[in-house]
Amino acid sequence: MEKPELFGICPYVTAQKVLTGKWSIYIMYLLSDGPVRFNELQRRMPEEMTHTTLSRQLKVLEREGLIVRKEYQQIPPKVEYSLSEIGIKFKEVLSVLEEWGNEYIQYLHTRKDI
Amino acid sequence: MEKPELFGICPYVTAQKVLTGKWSIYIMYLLSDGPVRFNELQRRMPEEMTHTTLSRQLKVLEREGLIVRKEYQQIPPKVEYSLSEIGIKFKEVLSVLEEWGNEYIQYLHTRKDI
DNA sequence: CGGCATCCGTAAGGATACTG
DNA sequence: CAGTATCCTTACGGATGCCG
Repeated sequence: MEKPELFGICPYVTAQKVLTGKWSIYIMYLLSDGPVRFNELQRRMPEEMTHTTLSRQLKVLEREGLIVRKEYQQIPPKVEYSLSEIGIKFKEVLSVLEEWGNEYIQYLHTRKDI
Repeated sequence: MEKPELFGICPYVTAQKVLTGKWSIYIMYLLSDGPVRFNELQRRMPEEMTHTTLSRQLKVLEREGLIVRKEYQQIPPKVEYSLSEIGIKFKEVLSVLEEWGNEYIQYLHTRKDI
């Protein structure tokens, strides 16, 4: 028999889908201190990436409801991205993730292999 | 100028890489209560998946040091997977992720679109 | 400045079959 | 029971170029 679709039911399955994007976590982190403009965001990303790629990632996060896109009607254009309400709640995850990430980095140093 | 490689330096970049696997979070969750055998793991996965796929995911997590594979030398074979030390620490992340995931699911219900 | 349309290459996941 | 080897397919990210 088929297993039921668990997206929107199981918190782990749901969270996993949101986090699979290659840059989602880092973008959320960059926005956690307040609104950031598009180009500024691109500059702060950990790897060089084309604006096309960043644009797509932002679109996904916006569609998922995690971030908010605010467009100022002016020339030259100005667009700011910030965390939505549910995005702000995600900051708790970021905090714990940061802590664990650092511990994991420590762990990596203790390994002889690889 | 080139940006430096941040894996193993930045906790977010590092954590992101670990979590990109399509099933990593859920596997970690399934193992968080103690060792689980291979087939049992497969049965409990949220979607039908071939053992080939599961096997690969487990291999990745094992190589990353998050889980431990214990093989009992017997016929028929018996293999148990469990969380490593750093994997156990990840349970804190799982806990916060679960909480947020549920809030996100609530949020999804409030949306009219999609 | 902040996009979108398009094309392309790669890596990851899935299906199938064989093994100790 | 718990894999590995192989092939196939798809989705995603990256590169390039055009636009308001």
